[in-house]
Amino acid sequence: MTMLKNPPPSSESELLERAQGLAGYTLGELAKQAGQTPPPDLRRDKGWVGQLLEWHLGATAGSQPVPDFAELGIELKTIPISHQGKPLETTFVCVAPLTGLHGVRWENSHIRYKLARVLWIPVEGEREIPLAERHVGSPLLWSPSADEEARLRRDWEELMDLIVLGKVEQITARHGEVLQLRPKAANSKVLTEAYGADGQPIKTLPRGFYLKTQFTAELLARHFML
DNA sequence: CATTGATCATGG
DNA sequence: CCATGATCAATG
Repeated sequence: MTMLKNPPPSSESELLERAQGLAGYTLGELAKQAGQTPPPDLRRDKGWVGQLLEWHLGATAGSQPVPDFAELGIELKTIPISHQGKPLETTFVCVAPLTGLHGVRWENSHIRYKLARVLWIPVEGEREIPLAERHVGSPLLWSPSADEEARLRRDWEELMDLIVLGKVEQITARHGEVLQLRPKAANSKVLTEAYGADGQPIKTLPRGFYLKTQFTAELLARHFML
């Protein structure tokens, strides 16, 4: 990408207005504006859509462990949706800590921080639609409601309890009502350290927290209702 | 057809 | 390896 990136928005309202300005455009149009060529599909470019919208919105790019809009404390998430407006995929939130868990509580958890304020941007995601022809939808600036946070917290605490007890390898994606713990790695050979059943260090797959589609569907639906 | 385990690219 | 951005694709 040789063109200059857009400047970061200086306020929440500016970010939201800029995001609303992207609604209705196709990814092909937005790619052209960014001086990019859309890949034929996302098989080898899974993060392409997210990075394209980051460029348009002036996100603080890079792989830093900070929100996309650090000054505003806002995280950007693109979400692939069906014709009916329902999410087609779970949403990755962050890597799950598997060691050094002393003193880690929901209140000071990385995941709570990441989900405190999220700019959701729905994008048509069905594979029948060529990537360049997929439309960007209306953005939603979201913070968890009291009920949503309570559900997230319950799942997080259940999962973290299992991790602390050395049962990480017994956790499946079925645990949790709204939050899942699943592998998050380049491949199944990547290993990281975790607690074993006897408190002994073991090597296991890195895991990430993901929001289930039913949960994100509710967020979007709540938005459509308003 | 939703779910779940596996995987792809990039930068530090 | 870990963080960022996620989707793929086999399976129940």
